[in-house]
Amino acid sequence: MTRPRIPRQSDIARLAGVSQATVSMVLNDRAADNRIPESTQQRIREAMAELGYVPNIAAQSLRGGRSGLIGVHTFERVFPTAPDDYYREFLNGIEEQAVNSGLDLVLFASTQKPDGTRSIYGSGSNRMRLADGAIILGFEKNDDEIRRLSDEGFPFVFIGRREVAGLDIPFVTADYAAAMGPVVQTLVDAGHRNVTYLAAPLRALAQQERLEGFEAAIASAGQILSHRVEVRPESAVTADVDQILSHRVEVRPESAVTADVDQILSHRVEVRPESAVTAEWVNDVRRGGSTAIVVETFDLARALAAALADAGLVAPRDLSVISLDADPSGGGAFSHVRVPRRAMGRRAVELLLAVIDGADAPTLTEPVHCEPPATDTVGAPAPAALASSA
Amino acid sequence: MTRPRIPRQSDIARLAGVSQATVSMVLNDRAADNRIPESTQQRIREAMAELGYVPNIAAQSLRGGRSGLIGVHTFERVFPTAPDDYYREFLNGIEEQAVNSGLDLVLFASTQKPDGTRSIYGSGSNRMRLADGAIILGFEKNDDEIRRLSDEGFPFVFIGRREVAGLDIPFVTADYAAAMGPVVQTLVDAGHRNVTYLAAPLRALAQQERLEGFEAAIASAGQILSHRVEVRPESAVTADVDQILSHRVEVRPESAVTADVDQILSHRVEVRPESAVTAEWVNDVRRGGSTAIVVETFDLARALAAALADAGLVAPRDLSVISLDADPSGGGAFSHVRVPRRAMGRRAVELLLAVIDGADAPTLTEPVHCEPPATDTVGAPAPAALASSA
DNA sequence: CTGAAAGCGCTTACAG
DNA sequence: CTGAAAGCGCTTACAG
Repeated sequence: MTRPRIPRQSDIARLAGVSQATVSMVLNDRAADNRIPESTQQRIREAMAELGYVPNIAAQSLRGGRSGLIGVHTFERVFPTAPDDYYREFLNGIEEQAVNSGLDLVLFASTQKPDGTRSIYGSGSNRMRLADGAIILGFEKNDDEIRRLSDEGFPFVFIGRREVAGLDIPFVTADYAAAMGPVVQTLVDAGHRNVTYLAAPLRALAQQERLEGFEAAIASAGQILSHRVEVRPESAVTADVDQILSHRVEVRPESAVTADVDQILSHRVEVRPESAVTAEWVNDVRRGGSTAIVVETFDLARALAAALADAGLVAPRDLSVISLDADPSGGGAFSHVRVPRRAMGRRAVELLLAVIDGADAPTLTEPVHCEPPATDTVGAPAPAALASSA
Repeated sequence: MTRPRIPRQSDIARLAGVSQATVSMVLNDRAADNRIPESTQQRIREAMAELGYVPNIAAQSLRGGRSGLIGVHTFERVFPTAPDDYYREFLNGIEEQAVNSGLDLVLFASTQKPDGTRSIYGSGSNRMRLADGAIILGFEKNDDEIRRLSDEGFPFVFIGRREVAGLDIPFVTADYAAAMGPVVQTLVDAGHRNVTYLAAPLRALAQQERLEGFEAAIASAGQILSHRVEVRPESAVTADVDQILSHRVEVRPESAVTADVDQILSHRVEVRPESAVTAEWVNDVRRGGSTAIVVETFDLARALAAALADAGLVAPRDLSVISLDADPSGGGAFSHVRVPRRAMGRRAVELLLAVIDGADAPTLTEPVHCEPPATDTVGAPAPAALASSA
């Protein structure tokens, strides 16, 4: 089967008896500007239909500059292997907004290096420039690459707060700090005065925001509250993260613990292994006087749910729990704050489009609102946790 | 911040003191053919690195070269909203192989029309031509668009068997028919003689293959087996699907049912509403003499698991069950055949690459092997199902 | 009102 | 061994 040649503007022009440029005008609705008579336009449109004309995108974007392609770059796989992937909802939102804006998405798979990590310049050249701009996701720190990208003037935005010294990086983030207000208020209103904050190892600035927001909320709640901060490290912790971590440890030193109970605010940072969210740990928390747990991530929440079950405890009867993130599976055992990932994905596309159009990016960075938690697993403080579960 | 101009080949040429054409040669590994001395090549490569040169894809593909872009087109959303999405594993495989081949992926979101459906030509132009070729996924029948794509000579492959009259469409499929052998053998070996095949509404040719493979396997098992085929329609059933359905009904008419039990092979097609996989239905199946159920899809399997629980039944104690598809969540209540979606995704990229290179596509179409089921939920036939559960 | 022409950045014969 | 030139299909001033 010989491949029939694809019609181009000049074919239409010939058929309609006009010049190729005129065809282009009609096609781009510039006909009015150039006062092309309706009858001519009609003839051209008929010719287009007859020949099944379709513009050649490559030519259009070569000529016009824009490719209509938005890049998506992650420093990890784009398509999640696990069904409960963290990125999924972001990508949903990105796709949604891309559809709205008539844009296509390029997933940069070619940027993956042999060792499995992804690097923008690893292959020597920045394939990203193929797109009009890019949305970057992921925890990995790649300051050098980000800086270079920025130096090149390539438009990009981050999902998740990103800070690189000397650069104004546009990013989309959720208003984590503000979301902590209702969380704390909910607990305080229910009568809790001693709350444990169970945190994942620090990988992202958002986590710091949450924790600081939590602490600020407690302070402004003006209640006599004591809370412990549990940080659960993973083997994935990098040197950079450790710095953040030790910074936090410094701010809230272990020595502050003793005076704990009677202070208005006190903190405690514990570093424990991943498997440390156990029935025993939960019992320890209760024995320590906490009547509620605020759990940072959905996977920690899962571990906590299992630990509660193991300990024969039920929320909120024995312990109130609020998760700061919904379980992507749609289930999730606890009342939770909803991080608006979908909306963040959509916003990232909008922001990127603005950046591409030369907008002053950082002024557009406004956090997306988080929905406050339901109160299903928040109740009155359980009477003093007496027994061990052994 | 003024955006620095993006370097092009002529910039490199100037810096390296050669002509722009020479840069192009080196870039495309045509240097050897043209006996460009290594020293010159070196100089050019250094200049490219210094300027951070990246080819302009639009220009390359306008010129007729490759863009290194593989399109992915679905007639539905690409990024699944539900965590247990059917496409996910295909996409995993596609991404995996794209990485291996140093290709990037374009997700055609711009093809979505206002009504939410996606159409290649709906927006007037075939944006797909931006990519070197495309992988198409999805159930939707779009014969006209497929035909047009083919007429244009655009390279594409399908995941899932696709047949359009007069066209040789390359597709990747799993060897469903062959997979049915072990399924039937497993059941027969365990002593089952009466099996119900619970099918989803027919949307894809693969389903037909499975069912026919199942029947062929039963025939060749040479056992006295009777089985019923249950077809569960959804509201999504289209006119086309109905045709397939009624075809099947015709082949296995209701009237063949009565002589059922003593015949070597008999069939029964039942059309029932979606919610029909209930405890009551399971009991009916057992009362009807079936000691095993072969369930076609993971969502039907979920419904069946719930129905069994409702009926207070346990597999394989009361009923043996084999699912013909693994649950994407990774769980799944029953022994199942593993449809090798990941491998199919990988294969699709390989096949597409071959098609782009002008290979004779259909000869490459060889089904991917399915892993046989485990036997956890297959046991000896339960003693005659006596009581109802009411 | 319409057409001729330049040029987007590349690749590929072709001519030296 | 290297360069000049054509041309991929388009858009956009610009000149009539």
